[in-house]
Amino acid sequence: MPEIRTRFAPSPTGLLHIGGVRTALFEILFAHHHGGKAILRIDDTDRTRLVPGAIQSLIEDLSWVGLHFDEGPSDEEIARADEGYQGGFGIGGAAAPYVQSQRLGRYKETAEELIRLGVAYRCDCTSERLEKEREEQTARKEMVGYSGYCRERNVAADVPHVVRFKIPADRAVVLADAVKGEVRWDQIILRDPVLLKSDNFPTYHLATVVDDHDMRISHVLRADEWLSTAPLHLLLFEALGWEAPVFAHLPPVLGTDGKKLSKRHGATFLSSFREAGYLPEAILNFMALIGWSPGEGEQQEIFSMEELTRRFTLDRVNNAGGVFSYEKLKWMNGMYIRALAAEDLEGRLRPFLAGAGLAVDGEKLRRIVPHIQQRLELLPDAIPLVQFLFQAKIERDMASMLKKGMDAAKAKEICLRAAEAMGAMETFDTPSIEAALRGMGEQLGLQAGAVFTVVRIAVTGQKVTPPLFESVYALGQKEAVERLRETAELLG
RNA sequence: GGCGCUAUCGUCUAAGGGUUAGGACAAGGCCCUCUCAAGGCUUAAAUACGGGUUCGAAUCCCGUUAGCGCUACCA
Repeated sequence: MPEIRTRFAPSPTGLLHIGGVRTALFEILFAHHHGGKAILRIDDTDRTRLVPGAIQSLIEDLSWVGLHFDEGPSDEEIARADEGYQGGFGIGGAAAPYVQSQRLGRYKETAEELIRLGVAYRCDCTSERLEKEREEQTARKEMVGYSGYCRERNVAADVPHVVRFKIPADRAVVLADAVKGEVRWDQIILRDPVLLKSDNFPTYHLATVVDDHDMRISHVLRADEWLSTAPLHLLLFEALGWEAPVFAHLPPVLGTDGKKLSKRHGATFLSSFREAGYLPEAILNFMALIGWSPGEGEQQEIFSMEELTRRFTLDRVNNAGGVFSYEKLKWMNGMYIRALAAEDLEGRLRPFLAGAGLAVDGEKLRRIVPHIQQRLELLPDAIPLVQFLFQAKIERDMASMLKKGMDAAKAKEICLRAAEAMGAMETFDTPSIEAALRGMGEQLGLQAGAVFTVVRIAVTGQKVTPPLFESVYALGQKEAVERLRETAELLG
């Protein structure tokens, strides 16, 4: 059996979209499930939309999220295509180059071949002429598209021109799509599409067919939106005498309004999810479940990449589009955060804490992390929970302290006594703190909860915090006593 | 307009002719509890509509409706 080879071919026109992440994920899962290879190809054929630095950010994002390809552009190729490239993400492979702007010769010669075969022709129609044609067609309520004016004109090779494919009339095309099943077109409605642009760059249609053939791609997994142009690609493979790969058109990832997920639905760039404090593992797990499911009554939701790879098959890919739910992603992110080793979580938290301007003390952080772990959905959720540890001065929510029958005099007494008890401790640890605080409640004839609330706000400033005894312990004996005394003074 | 794709709780989905239509997120309730969480238990919530085929349809077929995609020298 020939090797299973898939490819992900993003355009460097901006940041990596979360929908692209899903496509790339499926490419990798499918290839690796079958012991094959996933290839990364850079589709930079649109010179007008090219964004400098986009390749760099694309592969950086891919790498961050944990999507690793078996073949792809080398450092040299990327550097040639993207001036700002810093290096370090090159992959390489036998089918190099993997950057389409570096494969121009192949597209050009294939276009010539197509002309020789009589299925393509040169066209020198100006954009004005095309524009006028379109206007007239619209006015006559006809189908809009190129009339085929240059089909028989034998436009010379030495004038500026494009190369167009001659769409055959009355040709039925059948696609055996691995996801959609058999899709049939009784006639192809496309109107002589451009294959090679006047700047000598190919359009997607030509480039993808040439490269998928050259790179021996066995399965093309791509977004649903390509389904309409699949007949063109099939015809191209046929005309060239090449065997077409298996196509699998993936259901779209939608926003809440049922339209393709875009900016107005919220964050859509992978980098925004990274900045918002999502974990790569959670993102991958979640994206796998939009448009794919393990089936067979499976009730598990959390899957590692290994499990996904083992279980992923195309026949479990759904036909219908799926709405991207930020809520569920958040829940899943929380699940992943809770499953992290404490040291791991510490490391992931640091950039966010530093970003919030907190001067993090490693020891304090180490003490508190296990206690905030089940309180986080997103990494930055930690900031309000731990900030009291790293601030020299805290603001106290006195209004919340003096609620429910608690008055200033009583609160002051609690603070004084607590300060005394804390200060007197020989071993300052969580059980001792708890014992002291609980004992105090009894002595004063107060509910433990009432005492805790006063101490909580006195020590942390906030009414919502990690568990009290652990928080006091994490802060340290000296600072805890100081903060209790400070509060007592504040209370008159 | 044309061509194509799609249709199960609000959302992601399971059920591949026979199930009380299952699970998860979100929502509500209860338990646990030092705040907030986490966790456990629990409630509500769906086969778009109409025809067939069949002893029997969420499931197969046809139609309707609705949504989406494509219809560029963009991908």
